Amino acid sequence: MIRVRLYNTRTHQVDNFKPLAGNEVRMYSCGPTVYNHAHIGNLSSYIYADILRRTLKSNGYQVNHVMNFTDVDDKTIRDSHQKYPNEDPMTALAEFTKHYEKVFLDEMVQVGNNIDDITFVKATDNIADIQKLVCELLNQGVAYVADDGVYFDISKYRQTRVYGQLSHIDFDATDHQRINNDEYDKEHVHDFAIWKQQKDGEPAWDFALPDGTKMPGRPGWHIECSVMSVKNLGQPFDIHTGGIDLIFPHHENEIAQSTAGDQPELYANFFVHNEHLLVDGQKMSKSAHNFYTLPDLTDRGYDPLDFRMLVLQSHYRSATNFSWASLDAAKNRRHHWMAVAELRHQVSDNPSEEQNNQAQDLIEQATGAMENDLDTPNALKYLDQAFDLFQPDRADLGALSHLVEGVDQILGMNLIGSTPDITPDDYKLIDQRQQARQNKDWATADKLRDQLADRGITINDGATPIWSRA
RNA sequence: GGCGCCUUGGCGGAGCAGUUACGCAGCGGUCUGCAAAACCGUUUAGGUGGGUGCAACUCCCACAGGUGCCUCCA
Repeated sequence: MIRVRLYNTRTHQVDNFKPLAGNEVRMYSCGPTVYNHAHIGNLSSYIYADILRRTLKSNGYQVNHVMNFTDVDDKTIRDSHQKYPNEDPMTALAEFTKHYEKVFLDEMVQVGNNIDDITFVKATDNIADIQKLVCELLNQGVAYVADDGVYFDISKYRQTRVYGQLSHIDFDATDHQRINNDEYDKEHVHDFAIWKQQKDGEPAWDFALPDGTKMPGRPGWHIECSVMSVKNLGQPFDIHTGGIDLIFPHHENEIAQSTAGDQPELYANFFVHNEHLLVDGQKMSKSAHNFYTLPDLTDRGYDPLDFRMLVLQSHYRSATNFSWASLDAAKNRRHHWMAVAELRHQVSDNPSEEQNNQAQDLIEQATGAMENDLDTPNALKYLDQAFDLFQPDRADLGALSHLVEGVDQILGMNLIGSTPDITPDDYKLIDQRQQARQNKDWATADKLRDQLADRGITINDGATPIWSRA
């Protein structure tokens, strides 16, 4: 049953997906560095990872999804010291990152990602295993000790393996001028730190090199992911996800670390990378100060799920420009879906085999679109059509419920959660307003309409009034 | 300098060599005490120049513009 097709950065084409072993899909996503709010570009990456997992699950696979927190690096150290200048560095780091882990998980939930289906792991919980791999790489001669740390030796690695498989980097043609090498004590420009020796005031873990030399310090960035993915998923595993910017050097380096020496040749079978969310046509980045966070959006009255809709409106492999106008479009589309979903609380059932079949058909087409390299724009099209089937006077409520559940399952739009029934009190106001209207007491009717609006409820007058939150 | 990607209507955004994408906005209408919503209908496309096809938005080439990675980065 091979139905899922995915663009694989390893092969540079859309491939049929099949788990390496049995029915289980082992998937690793590069998670956030927890030193601040994620920006909405970061979040979009995790939304795509979430719908990939949903698609695999709805296709009948069991998915073991692991995501890491990078909770020790230059920025977390710098900012934790700033926040807790009087704490010892290790305590400051732990306190500081704990806070932003919580912020991150909270925002993940807000944008509709199912964190219960993800196993989260932290770099600082895996120091011993990281040190073990550092030692193995040293013992096998593909790493070397320098004054400020341990480095991976790419030229050694290249004697037996290919470096740069994903990015198809022409190693020898790369312009070395661009890289200022003075700062580090590495032998070749592409070599990268796998262990960084402690500097003054930095948190550090004890570490003895294979020859017994003490080198307290902390792990390099790339090696965390190598260790945490393989430790939790085995090697090779099925899918590695991340933003397109991680292809080089992060993922190339992960591959190198995990396939060096006598390790297996294959690290991860599929690499799935998402394109960036842009602002004014340019990459959103913290250094360029052109990013938005989720609170920036909610402060303006948008629901985090409006943002999810915006993300889903474009394919994960095309760069999307973020703008308030397109967020409005996404919001309106979502509100339309909500208004239809809300019919299930307030109209009488009109069983219809035809409607049932049509809805089922469209749900299957949407699922099919998702299985075709996560074609969310087309999936949304089919779901739009499905919602258009239902009108107040002709709604098969079973079919409608099925659709609403399907949307939540496939896209994680949390339609059920965001469209509960209104309260008996609300209904009473609606009845009173109907009464007033029948008496042509427009002043009272309008006042009641305002009261309902204050509760976030809009009344659509027709033969029978239909309420909605849109 | 090296390796890539993109260019569709007012905005966002797909597929496809010949038949309506879709959403949002706009416009017209139905409904309505009014408003909104909902519903029905509808206008605006495919960077430029070549080429191959009976036929190109869709394939090929060139050019222009934009943009990403090559350094931490989703």
